[in-house]
Amino acid sequence: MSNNKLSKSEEDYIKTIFNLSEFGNKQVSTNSISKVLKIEPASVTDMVKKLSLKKLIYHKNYKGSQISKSGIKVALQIIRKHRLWEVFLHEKLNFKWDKIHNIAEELEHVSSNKLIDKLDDYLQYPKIDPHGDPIPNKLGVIESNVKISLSDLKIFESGIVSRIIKENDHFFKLLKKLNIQIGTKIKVIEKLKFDNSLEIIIDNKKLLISKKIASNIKITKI
Amino acid sequence: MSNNKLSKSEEDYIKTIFNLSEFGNKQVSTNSISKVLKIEPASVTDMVKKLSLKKLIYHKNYKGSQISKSGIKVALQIIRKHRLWEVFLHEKLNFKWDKIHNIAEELEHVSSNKLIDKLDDYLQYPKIDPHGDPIPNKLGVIESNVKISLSDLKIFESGIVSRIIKENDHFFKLLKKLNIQIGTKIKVIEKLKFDNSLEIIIDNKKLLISKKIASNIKITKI
DNA sequence: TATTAATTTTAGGCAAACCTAAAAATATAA
DNA sequence: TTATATTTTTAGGTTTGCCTAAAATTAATA
Repeated sequence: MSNNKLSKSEEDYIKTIFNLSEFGNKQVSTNSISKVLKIEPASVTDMVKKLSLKKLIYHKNYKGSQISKSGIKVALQIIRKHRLWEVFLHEKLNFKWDKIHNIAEELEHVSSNKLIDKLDDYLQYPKIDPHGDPIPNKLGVIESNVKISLSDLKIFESGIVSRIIKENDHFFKLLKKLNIQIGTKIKVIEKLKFDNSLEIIIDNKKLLISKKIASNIKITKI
Repeated sequence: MSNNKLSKSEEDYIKTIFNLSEFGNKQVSTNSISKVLKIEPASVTDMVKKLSLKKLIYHKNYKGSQISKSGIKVALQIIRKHRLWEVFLHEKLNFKWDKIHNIAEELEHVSSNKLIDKLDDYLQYPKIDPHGDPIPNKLGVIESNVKISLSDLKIFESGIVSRIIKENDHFFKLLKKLNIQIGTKIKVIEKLKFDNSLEIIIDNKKLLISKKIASNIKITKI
């Protein structure tokens, strides 16, 4: 229902508010938006009022902001663009996964829907981006049971083990020792800069596993 | 030598001034810029003064603008981006050639140089874009002897016939009749909307040839 | 609960990039 | 060459998206 094209700034705000809101359920404080976007709270208030007039969010003075249905719709399309461009940068242009975010941040504001649909087609409708985040489809729907590598989980994210890639006895024995099997719930609490090892929690016990181990375990995000 | 990143607007002005200047040789009037960009002359004056301060152009009141060395450098990089994106849109995403311009117009302002170099590599260093326009390389150098189809020449452009694609007697006879051979100078003066036929001039004589004939003749732009 | 601290908003300003209207300079035509 | 037309610039104004400083509100703590 939103008639006019949004500015780059407006899009950035909407995306940020959506990301902070946990799928639209939570109130988002002016300060938190300010911190993410590195824009002073007073300016955030201005914009939040503007977005409220456009019905993309609900805002009451001193009470924070909540994203609306149409706001979510807009946010999902921006996120879709961002993540599709990330796939392109990573898979086609061979950018390292840690270099793609900033470039995608610019590309996501290119407006043509035709472009993004053709890109989607060209990339063969990927379901997740190189960081393991799911890509909303044309309609904004995020497929929920997407499997990703445990190594692609981000800090403080959790998942259920759904598949073991490497199929050899050595690896199976190792997993048994670690108490990891299909259905096990795993939470990542740290990623070591040193060698990308993951610190994870299983049954309230912390343990450390190498990147290689983690990348051979597929999980479903929860 | 230019320290700061240019805004989208500044880039649009520089590109326009470059395009109107015939490779930096001609003075460009405020009005002509105004017409291309569809921005009022008064606003053009503002921007022209600003670009002049940044030494991207030379401007004297009431005397028009001339693009500087560094301005040309900037312009060529923008044009490089534009045309590389056009190749991508056409070749990889299968956009029709007449749909790509507007999208490339947005993409050309994405700032990462790394991005454009990787794109260039991915596209295997194309020399011309889908419209037949040459693509400057990383250093801004335009390879001069690029061969394109006669059908890709634009109105009022000229070229020298350098190759005949279709090699059969029928076609050779036709060309002989039309006085076209390797080395012949041809100028395009009209492209018919009706069936894309080209009106061309050879030896001061006007004649009409079909799109199909034209696309089987390669020329070197002059 | 009263005071202090933190958050959020209001008020007033600024720069970028546009605008209109009017003045100045240049070009064209009588 | 003078009058008229066109081009360009100046002057002043607007909108967008940001800023700082101060006021208002809400939250935390003594």
